[in-house]
Amino acid sequence: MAPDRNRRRIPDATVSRLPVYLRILSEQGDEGVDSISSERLAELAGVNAAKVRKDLSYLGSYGTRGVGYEVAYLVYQVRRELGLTHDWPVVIVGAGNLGQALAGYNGFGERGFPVAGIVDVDEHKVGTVMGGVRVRHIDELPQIVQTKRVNIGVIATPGGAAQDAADRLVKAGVTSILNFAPVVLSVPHGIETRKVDLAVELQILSYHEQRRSGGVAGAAVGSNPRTATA
Amino acid sequence: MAPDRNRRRIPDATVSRLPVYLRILSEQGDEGVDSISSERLAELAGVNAAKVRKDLSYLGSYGTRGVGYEVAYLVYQVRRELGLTHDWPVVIVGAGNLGQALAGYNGFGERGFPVAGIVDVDEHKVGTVMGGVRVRHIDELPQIVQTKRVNIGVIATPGGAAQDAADRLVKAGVTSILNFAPVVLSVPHGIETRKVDLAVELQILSYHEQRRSGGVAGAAVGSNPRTATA
DNA sequence: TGGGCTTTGTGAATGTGTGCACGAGTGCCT
DNA sequence: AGGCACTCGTGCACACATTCACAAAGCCCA
Repeated sequence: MAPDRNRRRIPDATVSRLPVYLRILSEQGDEGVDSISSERLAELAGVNAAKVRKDLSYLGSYGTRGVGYEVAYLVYQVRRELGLTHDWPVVIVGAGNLGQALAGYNGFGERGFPVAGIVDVDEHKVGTVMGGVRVRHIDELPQIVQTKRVNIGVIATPGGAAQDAADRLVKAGVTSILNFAPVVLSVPHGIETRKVDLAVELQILSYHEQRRSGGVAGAAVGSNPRTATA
Repeated sequence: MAPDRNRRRIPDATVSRLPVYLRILSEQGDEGVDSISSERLAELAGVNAAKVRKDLSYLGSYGTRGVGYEVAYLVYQVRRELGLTHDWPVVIVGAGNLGQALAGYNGFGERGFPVAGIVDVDEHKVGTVMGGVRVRHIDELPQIVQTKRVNIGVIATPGGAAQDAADRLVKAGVTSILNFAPVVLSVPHGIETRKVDLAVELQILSYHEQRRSGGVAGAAVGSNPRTATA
């Protein structure tokens, strides 16, 4: 069974849901639940049951018809697929507000992403301690990445410094980047990046709010001479 | 032309890209650029030019063939569509690490989302000042939402408190929620929610890292192939 | 043992998003 | 004025994602 399941590519949409299933399954496991149906898991994850089954089917046939999925076993399989069988130390670039918060957020370490280091360009911040980690100078980045075997970098700098941070991370040997700066990074092929932009999220909510409250009824859109452009 | 553009539903994928275009367009405007082609905008946004044109076409025909888009005018149109013609005050629930960072993040106010208030259950935190905003008790939530006309709430609590925070926000009259807690919220129909889960993002990166480093090669994962990546 | 109940796994249908390719305008130059 | 170079707007085909619906497979009990 599970013959060449390894090389199987899992759809992006599924990959982004697996962590959610994993958290729920872990919680259920902690509460003593041994077995769970796709129906129940779907309910807890806020999705459709068929989607859960299809998602899980990409990992292999780990369910039992008529019964459901064995929680502990499924947790193991999802963790394995996500590469969570060992820790992935991360390095944070930028010791400002956000960098501090991230360093102090225990959820990282608990979920297998210990903070291997936090760096900043600002000499004044170097040496201070955040979330149990001492801030070091950004020039030490390569050394941290090498000695701590870091593959994942987190950019928590202002927008203007983000591209430089990315360049330094890549040069130091990092191959995945989580970017909190509101900038589109340009990185070499093969480097994985993900972006989290708080302002974008709020603007999407704004769109829905605006739509809710009477639509775009704005300023007489029917005719559209470029009158008052400002 | 543009007859009932108002009621036109814009695809989700497009809505999530509009803020990115908007930021780039604003920057270009500040740099004195008057006109921009879909090609150039696409390059700056890291997407395909056809996609840019299709996205913008949902707003209306605001380009000029052979020339491009007038930056100032397009900025105005995108802002209007996103409902950014006026500010949307937000209230933050949870004055921990993340809440602090969010309150202190100027990007919010600058982009039209001033922090109308930040609340917490912990009496010890009440009264302290974060990012220029005084922390108030969570029981004051309804009053803040009412007096400041807040439509958007941000949940920055630990997972265990998130659902309660959501319930309180909804009861207070908030209709959109940005959730940073690693929990699936259950809210009444009609309430818009978006979730940002840092751990999920890292786990997605982990998946790609794991895949990069020799696939799911089964048990022997201990070895971490970081040889000479430089 | 066999029948009934439950739940998985997945083909097929539907819906959503992407990218190409090209017609249709627009401005510029001769 | 006419032709040319450029860029938008969009129809179409393809790819990806979601959902339905049902046969296959397992458990339990008489």
